[in-house]
Amino acid sequence: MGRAPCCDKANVKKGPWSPEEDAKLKAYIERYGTGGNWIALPQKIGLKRCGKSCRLRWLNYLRPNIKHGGFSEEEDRIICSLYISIGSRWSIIAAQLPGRTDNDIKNYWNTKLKKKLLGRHKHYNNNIHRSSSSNQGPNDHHQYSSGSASDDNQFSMGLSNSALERLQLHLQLQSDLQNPFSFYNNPGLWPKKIQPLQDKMIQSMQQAASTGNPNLLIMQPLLPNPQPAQQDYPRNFEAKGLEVVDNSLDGISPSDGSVPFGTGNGKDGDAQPVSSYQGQLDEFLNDKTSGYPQMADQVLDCFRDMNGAKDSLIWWPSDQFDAKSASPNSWDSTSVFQSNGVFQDYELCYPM
DNA sequence: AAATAATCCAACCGCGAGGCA
DNA sequence: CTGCCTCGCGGTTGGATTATT
Repeated sequence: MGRAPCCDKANVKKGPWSPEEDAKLKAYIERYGTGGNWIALPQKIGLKRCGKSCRLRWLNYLRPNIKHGGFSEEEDRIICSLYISIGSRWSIIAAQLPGRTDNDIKNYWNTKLKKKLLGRHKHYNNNIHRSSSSNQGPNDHHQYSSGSASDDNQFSMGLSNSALERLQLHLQLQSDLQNPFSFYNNPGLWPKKIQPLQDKMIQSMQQAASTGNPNLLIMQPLLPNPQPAQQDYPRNFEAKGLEVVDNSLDGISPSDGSVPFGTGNGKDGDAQPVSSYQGQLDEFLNDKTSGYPQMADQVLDCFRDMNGAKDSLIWWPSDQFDAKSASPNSWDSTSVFQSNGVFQDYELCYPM
């Protein structure tokens, strides 16, 4: 027994929107707003469309100040950084890029940015790229599904493809860290949100040192050479009292079907020690059949650094990162990563 | 020039969360 | 508390377009 459909599928039009439909929807919403009910909207307007379809069309195309294509280098950097930090939380990433929609960013990532980035480490990622593309067209699917099953299996040892991609990108960033102009080495590019946390970080380190309580320590999981607290890199840190937490790899899913990071009881907001994932990581990294010894070695180095901190490591879901409130789709005041690289309050100023 | 493959991207789908009666 | 309903999100699809052979 499935869920009840949101609309009468037989009587709704699907597929591309016509200019007339666009005009109707745009005119109505600009004049009356959505009325807080997308499902009822198409009937009011006289559109034979599903409410969800109307919502999507408005959010992705008709809404004012929407930008399409022409992603800048700065936007590329932000998307990459956030993807590595929080994974495929496209709505959160979109919230940092004014005028961009989650769908646009998702498509851009899947079709261009990912390839551009991973292409820099081609010898590591050929198979990952194939097996992980969530945006395969029909042709892509048919081509890769027939002959690459064993290749795919090499990467299905408990780590999701998304997580593997992010690990790869971490490797990339390690080399970027050597670059004095990189995002990670330039505090001026970091979110303003991070900066007020620095004091708390320092406090927590001091307190951890004075009390000997490792739970108060700030962890530095993936940097090969941990930076001083003030040079911390721009992940989504959140201060909970004196705890400073990170969600850097919360997209890694256990192979046994248990709950991934940050979703201990199915609800985001839980914090889980990373140590429960060490087994599968070891299994993956030690597997000699993977055919990717170089990658394994480098990844292992990363996680050796993590091991030292794992007992004091708390993973925090990115929802704590203003996920809901920052959604551009809510048309609320949001925090936006401006082109100068600093979080700023952002108001769409659109009357609804 | 035609056929085929690869890529792009708008739109759809299903699920989880949250509000409300 | 429960169930219904809507919203918002991320994953996926498939037609259109572009590139390659």
